[in-house]
Amino acid sequence: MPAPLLPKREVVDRVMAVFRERGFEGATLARIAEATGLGKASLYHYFPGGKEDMGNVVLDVTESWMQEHVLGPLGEDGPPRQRIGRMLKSLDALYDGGNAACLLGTLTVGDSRTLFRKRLQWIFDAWIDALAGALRDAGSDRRAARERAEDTVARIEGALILAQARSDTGPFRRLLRQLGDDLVP
Amino acid sequence: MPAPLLPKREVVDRVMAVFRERGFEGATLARIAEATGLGKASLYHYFPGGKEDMGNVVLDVTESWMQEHVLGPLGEDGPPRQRIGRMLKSLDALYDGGNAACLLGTLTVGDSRTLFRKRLQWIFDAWIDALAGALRDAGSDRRAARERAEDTVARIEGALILAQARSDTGPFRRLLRQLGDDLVP
DNA sequence: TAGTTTGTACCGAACGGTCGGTACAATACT
DNA sequence: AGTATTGTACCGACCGTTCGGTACAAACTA
Repeated sequence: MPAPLLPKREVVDRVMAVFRERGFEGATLARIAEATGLGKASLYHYFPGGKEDMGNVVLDVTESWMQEHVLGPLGEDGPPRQRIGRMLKSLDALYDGGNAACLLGTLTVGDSRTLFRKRLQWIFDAWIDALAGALRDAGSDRRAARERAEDTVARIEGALILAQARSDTGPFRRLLRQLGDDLVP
Repeated sequence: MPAPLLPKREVVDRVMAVFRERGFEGATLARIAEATGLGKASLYHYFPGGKEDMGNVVLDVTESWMQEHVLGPLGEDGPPRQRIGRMLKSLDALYDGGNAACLLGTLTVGDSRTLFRKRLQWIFDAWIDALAGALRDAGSDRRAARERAEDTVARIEGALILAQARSDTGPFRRLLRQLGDDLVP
């Protein structure tokens, strides 16, 4: 059997890139085919369930990325400040310093919101829960920790929206820089 | 000339509602026709330039809404606290307490971002500028005022994304409630 | 070891359907 | 009557998807 031109992981990454910059509905198979170098028909080998399948696989990758770079570090033992710092550094890389859109954000607009509702909710909830846990370890009471966690995730998502809309990554980069001190003084 | 079944203003509102909840690409002419109760031909009577025209008219309405409820109040004389409070109250109504998505946010994902890039940028910039002005009047120095304005807009947009993704308007409502005190203590 | 089979990777072409958009005759109002 | 408004039929382009294959390397057979 022939070796694939691209390992599946690479194909998934390219599909994800298209979703992130065009949204789910804007990511047509023609564009995905172009981005991956595969024919439209070949995409059905990698993703037998079609476009929805692509969305789910991309969300799989996102979930495990979150597990490794966000939920994991936040849940460890050790100084909360350092755990949060690790999360922030990973987010900076993931979003390319604010140049890349958030996949979760793009999926929450349009029909894809209803299509992936459960999974989006789960990922955001897990993120907020983990962050709230670290803030509680840093001394916040339960309620304040949760509120600050929600607010922090909102600020990050909003800064990414703003970066896209205004072609200005400044607010996002500043936010990541300040968040360490802000959250755990 | 016969009175139109719906005044144009009402048609525009309904088109805007579809854009807000389905995104620009997800807002198909069929759905817009259904939402307005008009046939496709009639839509081209109201919007001779087609879908892009609809987007621009909806952005016209958004701009004048911003002028009346955000830029105007923020630019007035009077206590900054009160000016900001007025903006927050209007935003709460516009976004239906967090239940409705942000039009600007949905337009920044997908092809509509490039299509309306200039106008989106202008609206966000104007919003941030006006808010920074009020914060300066409240005593912040130039730099801090601008940074807090950017962060505030990001928090609002992010809270709306979160509300959509998690079906939870809590963080948005709390944000609006707290923002008055946070910004002008 | 030569030949056959099998299974994966891939693709061109075409499917039915829907997209945004147009032409035009009928309708409804002044 | 004359004109603003609208329903219907239609268009080409593109949508996501499927079909019928080809290329090729590993596995199996003789």
